[in-house]
Amino acid sequence: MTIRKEVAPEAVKEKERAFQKFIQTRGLKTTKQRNTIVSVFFGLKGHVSVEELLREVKAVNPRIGYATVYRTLHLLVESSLVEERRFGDGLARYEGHSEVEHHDHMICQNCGQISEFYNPQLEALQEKLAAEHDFTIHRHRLELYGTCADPESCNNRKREQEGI
Amino acid sequence: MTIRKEVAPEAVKEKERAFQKFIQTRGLKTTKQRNTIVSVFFGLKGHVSVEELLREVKAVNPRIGYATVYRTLHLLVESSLVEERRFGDGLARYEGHSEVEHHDHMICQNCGQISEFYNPQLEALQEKLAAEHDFTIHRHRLELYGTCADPESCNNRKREQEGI
DNA sequence: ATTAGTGCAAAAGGTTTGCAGACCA
DNA sequence: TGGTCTGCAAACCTTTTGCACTAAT
Repeated sequence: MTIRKEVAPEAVKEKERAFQKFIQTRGLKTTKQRNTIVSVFFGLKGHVSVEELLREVKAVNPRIGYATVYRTLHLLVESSLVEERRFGDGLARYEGHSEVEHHDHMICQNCGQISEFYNPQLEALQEKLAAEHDFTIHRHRLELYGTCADPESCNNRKREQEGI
Repeated sequence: MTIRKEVAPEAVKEKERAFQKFIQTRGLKTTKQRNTIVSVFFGLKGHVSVEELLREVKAVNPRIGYATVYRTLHLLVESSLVEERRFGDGLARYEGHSEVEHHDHMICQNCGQISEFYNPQLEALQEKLAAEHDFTIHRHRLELYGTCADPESCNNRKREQEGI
């Protein structure tokens, strides 16, 4: 069932308010479904797939369907409250901005764990390289694929995943 | 029509031979279709989408269809002669190994140009960061999205693209 | 002769869209 | 009330697959 509500309620409330603001600015309407989806989304941690989100949303209101979840996610992305990511499994994942504004990802190909990291040197080096190629960076994406160095905890996570 | 045959014929021949070898090692069969697809593919430069490849292949033999192109591309990937990449537009692109073994990409969001670069410092830094996170890198992917610094040539390319 | 490969069309999997009815401003 | 939003199902797009037929070993 993988319910992972580990996010502080105040943080969720703040995101909800920000989304509300966006909705108003755009002249859109507040609806129960959007509220549900947004609050469930921000209550989840990490890199949420549409399927995961829908499952959790349906736990609150089973009548909400794919279409509304997709549509609301697009709004969240447009509002810049959420980023869409694709890690090569052909499936979009959505990530509410975390404490750290920008970050990169390490993806374990054994247990599936996704960790985030940020390194200023790395960013600086990229800027330098871009400049050398007469290029202006708007955004970038760095993903390291590999395996956790500690096989034990990694395999534990893997088993846990498979046991879902 | 974007026919971009700029690859030296000897280089293409070499790739064809390498693929032939792979086919034999695997106990697979040589076919006209595979030969056509492989030789057309390696004659194209850059990051080729399936659609582009199919178009060029059909120019040689119109009876070859999607399925065979996809199947042959999978073989090429398995043979390590080709890498599959996805740049977030939901479309797979295939890249024959160029001179430089590993490299990263800069993608211009205006003209669509994809340039490649490689920097050892960047690679080293990634290893260092991975080590700090108890992580072993198998492969990585770095993509810089932005715009060409020279607007003129960039816009020229853009117009060219749209004129297809 | 055997076994693998091809071409077609149908299926799959993720995502988007058209439309009638429901709901918010 | 009027226009937006929802839910459903159908459409879409890229990729894969089943199957009868063709071709390579």
